[in-house]
Amino acid sequence: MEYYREDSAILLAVDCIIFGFNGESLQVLLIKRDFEPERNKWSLMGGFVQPDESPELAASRVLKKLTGLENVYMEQCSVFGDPKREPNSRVVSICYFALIDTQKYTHILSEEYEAKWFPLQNYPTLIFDHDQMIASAQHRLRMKAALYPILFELLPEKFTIPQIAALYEGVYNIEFDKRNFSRKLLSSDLIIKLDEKDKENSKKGAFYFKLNTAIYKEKIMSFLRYLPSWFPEN
Amino acid sequence: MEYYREDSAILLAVDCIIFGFNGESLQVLLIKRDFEPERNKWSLMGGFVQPDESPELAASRVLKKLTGLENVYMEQCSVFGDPKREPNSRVVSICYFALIDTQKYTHILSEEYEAKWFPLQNYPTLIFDHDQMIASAQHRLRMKAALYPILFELLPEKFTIPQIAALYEGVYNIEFDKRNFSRKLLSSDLIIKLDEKDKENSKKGAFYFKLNTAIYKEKIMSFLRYLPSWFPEN
DNA sequence: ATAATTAGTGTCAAATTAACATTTATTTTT
DNA sequence: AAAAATAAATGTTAATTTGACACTAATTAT
Repeated sequence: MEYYREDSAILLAVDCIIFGFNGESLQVLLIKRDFEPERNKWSLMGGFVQPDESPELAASRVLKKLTGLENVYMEQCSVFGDPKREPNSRVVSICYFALIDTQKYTHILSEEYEAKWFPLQNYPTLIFDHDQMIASAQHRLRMKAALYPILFELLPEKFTIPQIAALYEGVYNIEFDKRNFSRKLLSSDLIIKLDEKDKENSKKGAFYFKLNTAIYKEKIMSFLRYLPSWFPEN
Repeated sequence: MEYYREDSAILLAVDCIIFGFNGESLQVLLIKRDFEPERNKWSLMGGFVQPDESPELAASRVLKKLTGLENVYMEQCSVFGDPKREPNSRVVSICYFALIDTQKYTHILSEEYEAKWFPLQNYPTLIFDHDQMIASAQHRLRMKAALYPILFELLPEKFTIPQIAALYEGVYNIEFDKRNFSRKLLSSDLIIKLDEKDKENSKKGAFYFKLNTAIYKEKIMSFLRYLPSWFPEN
């Protein structure tokens, strides 16, 4: 096979950027490596793509191994493949970001690893190019969340409007007028009001809402400035 | 090195989805393969990532080999890695989309390949999963172009407003009111009017414009429905 | 000179946004 | 038990943007 001549082997890995939201700030789940190289330093959770599995499957496997969770929102983001990115071998890593509802994350299975949530604003120095991976995933998350309502993946089934507001503020690192935010959100029909109230976080209590999944599906939330705002039609 | 045990080799490739705009419709550049497997079928231009090069470099190299162009707008998009995506070996391919100004593409170097532009609406069946690659790149292009003014990369230095309008219409496959489009575009300060007119395409002639590169840089063009429209500040 | 063609500007009502004020439900304090 | 404190939720309004439509302008072909 002429075609495949002289092409040398490259190891292929996946790394997972696991985002969570604790009600205050956006968090990222990191592990302390218990193996060489770079033992005892913080890093993303990763693993090698096996001969019989797709990169997506590898990423899900890695995520499950760490968190015990399946059917999590995951999305491929950038590939890091600089020949010198790892000192001892040529590893090309495909990054995935996962959005998880931290209430479902119980840290049972991960006794095996030393895993810890860190705020995205302030996490330790990571091995190799993992910092860049997080930065790139964060950029991707912002971009995607500007067009699609994926941030709801970070919230539990029932959530309050102040919670969503705090989440958006955390992701984009800005503050905005909660009154206008609330009005926009409600007018989208994306969320459905429940009778129950969350009394944990305030005296008055905030009504719980749930997602309107019919509208949620692939709904684009923002529109190109140069496109009419009716695009795309739902 | 315990760490890297039992991880088997996977071939790593890149494939380029090369977009161009001919003034009417969005086009994609395909080649007729002159090698096995799948000789004489249409496909994307691709190549293997070499031991000493990054995937980005591989993609640029492949693009240059086909088009002779360098310093082209290129962006990583999705990775295709299904174990069975190629019949004879395990190849994981990283896709890149390139936006090229077709006026710069002269097809000199590519005598070596049989390359041809096809409209994105109607191109031949491609080998392997290359159709999916194009679909995915198109989706990515739409998403990115909804937030950033990257479509200007497809136009020559000087362009007219009717050209930009046709381009946006081609990318999103819709028609819209040219008067409102023009008003929005002009109010953005993204383009600067020149004295010269393009007389090729109409009797009256349309004024040429050039990009305002200062404003172009990373300008976000659309805003999250749930974010105030002043975000992000430039 | 006139028609044809497409570029470019103009109008205006309706919808949306940004900025700001008030009311409501509940708990804590006095 | 009344008052203060807290945070949620709803309300107000002027300014801006949008969408839909009409018109004028520049040029070429007839």
